[in-house]
Amino acid sequence: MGRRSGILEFAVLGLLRESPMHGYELRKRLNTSLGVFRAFSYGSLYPCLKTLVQRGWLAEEPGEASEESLAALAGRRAKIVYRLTAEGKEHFEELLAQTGPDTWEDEHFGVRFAFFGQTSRDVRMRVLEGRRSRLEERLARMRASLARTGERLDDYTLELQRHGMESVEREVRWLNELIESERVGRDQHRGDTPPDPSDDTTK
Amino acid sequence: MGRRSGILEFAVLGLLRESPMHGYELRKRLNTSLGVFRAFSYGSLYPCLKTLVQRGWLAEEPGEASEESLAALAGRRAKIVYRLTAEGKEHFEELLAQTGPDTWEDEHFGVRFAFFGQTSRDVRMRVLEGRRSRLEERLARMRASLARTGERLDDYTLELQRHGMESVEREVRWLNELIESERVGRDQHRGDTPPDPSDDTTK
DNA sequence: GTTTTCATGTAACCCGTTACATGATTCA
DNA sequence: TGAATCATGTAACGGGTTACATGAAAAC
Repeated sequence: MGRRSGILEFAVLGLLRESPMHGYELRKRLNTSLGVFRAFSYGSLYPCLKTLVQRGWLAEEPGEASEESLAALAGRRAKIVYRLTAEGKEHFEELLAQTGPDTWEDEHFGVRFAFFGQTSRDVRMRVLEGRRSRLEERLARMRASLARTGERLDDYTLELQRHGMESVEREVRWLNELIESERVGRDQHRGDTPPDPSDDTTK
Repeated sequence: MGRRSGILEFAVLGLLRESPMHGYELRKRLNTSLGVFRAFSYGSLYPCLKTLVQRGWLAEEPGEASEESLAALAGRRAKIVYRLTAEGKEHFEELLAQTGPDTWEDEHFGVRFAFFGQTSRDVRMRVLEGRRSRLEERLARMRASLARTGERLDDYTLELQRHGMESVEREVRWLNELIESERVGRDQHRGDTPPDPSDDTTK
C-alpha cells in the first residue's frame, strides 16, 4: 500500500516540475526521455501518483475533457492532470540536492543525470565524481578477480568479463569528459553553453 | 515459499554442473564468474538451493568437516555440499537448449552467455542473433523518439540518450564479431579454437 | 582469547510487473 | 459501427534485498 518508491517517485516529480501532465502521458515520457534505462508500467505509476497526492506533493486537476459542462456530470471519469504543488517542488529540490552514496548507484544515476538541467553545478560534480570512483572500485575488483581466477575460466566467461570491463572503462572515460567540461564551465566563465544557471533561489 | 527463480536457478545449476560446492562458495562464484551483472545475496541463494533439492535436481552431501567421526554427532551443522543429480543435469540441459524470446533479454542474456561453453553451437547462434535483433529494434525506437522529441530536450537528457545509444551500438558490434567468429568456426572446420565441441550425447 | 572470516539460515519488506477490468475518444 | 488507441485503475504475484540470528573455524 505505502508505495515510497525512490527512483520512480523522483522521476515523476521531476517531469511534473517541467509541466503538468496526466498519467498516461507521464508514462510515455518516463520511458523515452529517461532513456533506455527503465520502463515503468501503469501498475506502479498510478499507485505512485496516488501516494504523492496524499503527501501533498501533487495536486489533481480535472483535465479539460471536451466541453466544460459535459465533464462535470454524474461521476464522469476524465483525464486527471497532475501538477506539482509548492511543497512538492520544495521536496524535489531537497532530493535534487542529495549526494548520498546511493546517488551514484546504477539505477539512480541515470535518473539523477536526466535532471542535471535542474541540478546545481556542485551537486552535479559530486554525483559525477562519486559515480566515477564507484566504477573505478568496481574495475579494481574485476581486475583482481580476473588475475586470481583468470586462467581457469573458459573462453566465453572470459570474453564476457572482458566485454564487461570494457563497458565500465568506457563509462569512466565518458564521466571524465563530463567532469572536465563541468570544470571548464566553472573556471572559464558563465554562459558558454552550460545549460542554464538553474533558478535556485530557494537556498 | 515457492522460489522458482529463473536466472538464479539457472546459474546455480550451471555452476554446480562443473563441480559440487557449498552455498557460500557458490555465492562468491556467482558474483565473480558471472560478471558485473548481478550480485545475489544469501537471502535468495539458500531458499533457492532448498527448492532445487526438493525438486530432486540437487542433492545435499555432508561436507567433510574436520574428522569424520565428529561431524556425525548430535545434529551438528557442517558445510553442506550440493551436487547436481542426474535429473538436475537433464533439466539443465533442457534449459540450455531453450531459445525463447526472454533468452535474450538484458538479465537473461548475460547468464546464458556465461554458460555458452556448455551450449551447442546452433543454440549459441540463435541466442546471439536474437539478442542482436532485440538491440536493433531498441536502437530504431530510440532513433525515432530522438527524431520526434529531439529538439525540445535539454542538453543533459540529450547527452544521456546519446551515450545510451552508443552503448547499444557498441554491443551490437560486439555481437557481430561473436556471430562472425561462430560462423567461421562452423564453416571452416572443427578444432580451430572453438571452445570444445560440447559433450552433448544426450540428444 | 578475541576478532575475522567462513558458513547457514529466516522473516519482513521493497519495488516493481502481469494480467485483468473498465471506459472514453479517434479513426477508418 | 467497430477497431485501435488513449486513459485509469486494482489484485496477485515475483524475484529479489535487508536485517537479523546463529554458530564453527581460522588468524592474530
